[in-house]
Amino acid sequence: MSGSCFAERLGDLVAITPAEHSALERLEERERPVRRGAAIQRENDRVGDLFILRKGVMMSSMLLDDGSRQILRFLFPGDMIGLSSLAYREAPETLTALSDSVVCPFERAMLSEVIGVHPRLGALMMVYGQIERTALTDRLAALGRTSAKARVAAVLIDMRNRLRMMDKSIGDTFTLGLTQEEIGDATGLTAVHVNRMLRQIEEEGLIARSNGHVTFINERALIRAANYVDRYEGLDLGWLPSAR
Amino acid sequence: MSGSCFAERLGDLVAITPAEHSALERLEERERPVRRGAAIQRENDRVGDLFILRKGVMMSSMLLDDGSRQILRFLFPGDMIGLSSLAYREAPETLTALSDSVVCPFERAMLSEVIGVHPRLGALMMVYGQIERTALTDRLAALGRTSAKARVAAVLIDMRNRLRMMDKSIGDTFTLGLTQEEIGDATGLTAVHVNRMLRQIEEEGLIARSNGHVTFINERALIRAANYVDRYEGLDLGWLPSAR
DNA sequence: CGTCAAATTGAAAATTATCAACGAGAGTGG
DNA sequence: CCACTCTCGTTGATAATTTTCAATTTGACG
Repeated sequence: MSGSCFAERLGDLVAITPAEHSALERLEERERPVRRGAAIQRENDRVGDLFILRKGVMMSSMLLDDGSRQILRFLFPGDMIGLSSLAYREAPETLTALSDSVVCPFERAMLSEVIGVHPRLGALMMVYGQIERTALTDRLAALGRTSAKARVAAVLIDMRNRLRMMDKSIGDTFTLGLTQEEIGDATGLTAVHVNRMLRQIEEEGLIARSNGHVTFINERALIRAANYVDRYEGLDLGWLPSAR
Repeated sequence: MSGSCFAERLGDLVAITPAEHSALERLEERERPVRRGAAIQRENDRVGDLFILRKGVMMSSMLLDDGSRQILRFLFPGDMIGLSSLAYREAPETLTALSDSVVCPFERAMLSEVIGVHPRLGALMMVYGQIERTALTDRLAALGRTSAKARVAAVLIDMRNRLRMMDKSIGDTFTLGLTQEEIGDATGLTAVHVNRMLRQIEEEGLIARSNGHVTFINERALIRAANYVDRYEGLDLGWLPSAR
């Protein structure tokens, strides 16, 4: 074993030196499989390791006390997850596998070791944190100010784009891998209404569906309907100190 | 001038060495007043400096293309703001003063300098970032899964708690400093509905209102109505390397 | 074939938005 | 000091969106 998912992710942002790369590899020395449906961290449990997701799709969610669930974020290979362990004694969020997955657990102290030796990686992780933050604020604005249809469309686009990042062969057709209830928990809607919105989006000719697969028929219109902003253009990391 | 708002904030989390403290002070060497209503960063404008808010209350918001606005976060003294400049060429969010304020602008490169000399501060800023992130996810869950009344109540509680952090003399009565339209933009509601929810919360005996002041009459019930979770208990930074 | 989760549909109810109007208070210029 | 204007808060009536409830239907799988 030699690669580092997380280093690859950061490497998409800026050039990584071999020394930095091998420091990041230390975060992925251990591997742990997670079966579909299983949780590696549960809300209110004492926090433990952080993780790097190596394989599969997972989600981060919170339960409200009326029993409803809010999905905060879908997680893909190369994501560093469970970072809330850095600040809290008990986890504020649950981390669950949506498909059979593999995570690499590592201790919190390992992170400060890495930053201690390679401060530039600390700065880079702050950048990574801001990208994550902006994804959250986009979702916040979507929940607060866009229609049910737009929110459902946004989930479709976001899922396709992120799946494509890990598998370049994905084009306009992909496997969503979410139940309508899960889409509802991500968008703040009921499963019933998600169903109606999907149907409406389909009837308008923006997508086609067949047994779990979604095909974008009119991507431009879908993006418009979703109010979608692509944050992956427009990155600028020129201020980072150059690699040494 | 000698203090550092941001160092004070971090100092609430963990002990800061004098050397670290003076490094943080460099981030607050310049001061700039901002009048109520003025913006120090506008969505889609080329990003510039980062800021530390020294005085006043500000907000971070996004505009949607139908003209509606989502307030992402209220900002208080000691907050480091505009961090999205670390990752993007154009700002994803607007930063506006809600009251006459004072900010300390500093360059992005300054941040990597500080982290380079004091890696432990880099780790500490990641912790700070996770606290911010959790505040956002709590709001996300509130928008997605709680009633209008709960969301309005949550704004009241959050505002009171954060105002009290900068002014210990604040008890159950405080000046909200927000219009009902602003509360609506924060909660994803219309100003009209915010008005009705405030009235309802008042009629139920949870709060009292008089010209801009709010008084908590039954805080326990208000917290229950809001689904409020206090994240300031439960912090744990034991994993950080000790100060040297 | 039987079972179970997930998807689908219709009808009714609840929540929230929209529209339209009015009132109170703060500042402004004459 | 007095209109005048403007923003903000308030209220009622109505409309739109979304949820809830209650069945079915479909598809995967043992």
